[in-house]
Amino acid sequence: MQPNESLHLSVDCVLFGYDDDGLKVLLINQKEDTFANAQGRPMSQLPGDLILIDEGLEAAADRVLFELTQVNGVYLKQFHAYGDPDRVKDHKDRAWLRSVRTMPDQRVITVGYFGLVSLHDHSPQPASFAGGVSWVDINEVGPLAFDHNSILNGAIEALQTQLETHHISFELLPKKFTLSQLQDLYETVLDKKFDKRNFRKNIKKMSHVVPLDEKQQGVMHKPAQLFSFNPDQIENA
Amino acid sequence: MQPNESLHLSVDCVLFGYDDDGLKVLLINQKEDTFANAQGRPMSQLPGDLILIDEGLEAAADRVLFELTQVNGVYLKQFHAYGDPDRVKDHKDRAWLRSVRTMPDQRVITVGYFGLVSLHDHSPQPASFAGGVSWVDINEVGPLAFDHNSILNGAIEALQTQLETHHISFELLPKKFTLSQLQDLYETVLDKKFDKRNFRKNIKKMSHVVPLDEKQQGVMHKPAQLFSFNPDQIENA
DNA sequence: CAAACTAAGTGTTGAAAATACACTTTTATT
DNA sequence: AATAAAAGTGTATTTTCAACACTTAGTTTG
Repeated sequence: MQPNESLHLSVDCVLFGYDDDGLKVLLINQKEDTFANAQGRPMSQLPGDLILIDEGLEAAADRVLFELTQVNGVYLKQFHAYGDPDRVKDHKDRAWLRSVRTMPDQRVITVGYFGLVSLHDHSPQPASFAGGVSWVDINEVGPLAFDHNSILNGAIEALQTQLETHHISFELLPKKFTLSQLQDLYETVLDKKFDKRNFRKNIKKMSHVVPLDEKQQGVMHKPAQLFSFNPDQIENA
Repeated sequence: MQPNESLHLSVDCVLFGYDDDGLKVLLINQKEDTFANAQGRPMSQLPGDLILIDEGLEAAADRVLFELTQVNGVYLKQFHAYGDPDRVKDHKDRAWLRSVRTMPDQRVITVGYFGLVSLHDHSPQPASFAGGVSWVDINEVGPLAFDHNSILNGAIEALQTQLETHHISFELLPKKFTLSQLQDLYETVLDKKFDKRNFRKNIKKMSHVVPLDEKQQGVMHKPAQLFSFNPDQIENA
């Protein structure tokens, strides 16, 4: 029973964003000049960093996401811890680690958090030391640093499960939305089609989806009725 | 972005066991004489310990469970990480920690694993340095050390979800079982009643539950047909 | 201002799944 | 032979799910 000296813990955040164009994930790019004298190439990765010594896990996730992307006030939910001893030891990741960590060879266990936002409500900005921040379509994510591809897959599964069981879609749409937008969201996240009439029947059973006295404007077809979640919090024209 | 020096990581195992008498959880007792010169009192806790520096999380869970209870070969599934900075700082837990840890004041984050066994298939034995090991009825668990009561609750929820979605009951019964035993297991774990005929109809749909050419013996009523899971692996009289 | 375009919106029917419910059978015991 | 105790079994009803096509409201174009 020896102490595990010098073992590190991080959080990684998988932030999903949705707009008419599909489901995106927020990635950061490792800074180019970090690699000036190294043999590595900059890669994309999930926003994540070590936790502070007296900080809770949720607090760390909130802080790290904010520090790296300026995104704030998002509800993040833990979904899995990743602890393969070699998860940060891959050759491709060493150069970058050496540049940003005081102890680049230490083992790092990470706890994954995922969150949901409407793309319109947040404008991520890179941290000063980061190379860039971008929303990447979920189907166009290339190879990521470390084991971040499998973390991302774990997050997608968690998102799908939660959408089906807890109907957490309200984080992913603007305050006022049409039922077609809601259906499109479900179809995108769960990757399957729904029948329009049956879908609407089901939505009508959900008491937290309420119709507004307002219609869509500026579209060249019959304007749709607007809906919102949780009437109390929305100011109703 | 400072390194989180001297932060520790542990695993805690919630092992569920089932017999005719109900659902149990495996707890260990802190050793009495550990408290000889201290002001603490021995408490029960989940089997858990620090992970080794180059050990995977699953491997650590397997090892820790075996070292503390001699229980081996159980499939353990991760369900949640607990990282409150104060989770091991409670007064009641300090005396014990001082006695078993070289660095008793360090923060410890823990990853919870749960598993399932048939009570008949395992005979836990305490480790030399532990005070005892026992199966405790899930409804009679008293106050545990640290935050182990909330870890246990998290595990129960995970168990219920998994039983409903993945039908993992086969870990919890002897190799040959009756449908009444299976129903009782579902009722115990999910804490609700099922109709006998409807329950049996549903079981018949599950291809991994197969009838044996064998009946219950020595009961003073109509003997029940025995069933088993996964025909391939069971030698069929 | 009429015609054409576009997505919104709306009900019914049949199939499948879930629920509710009570008596007969088999063995061990006395 | 009678009794006790849990095993085992079928049907009718309700509820849920799945499939399916036309009309409506507003915008644009000629």
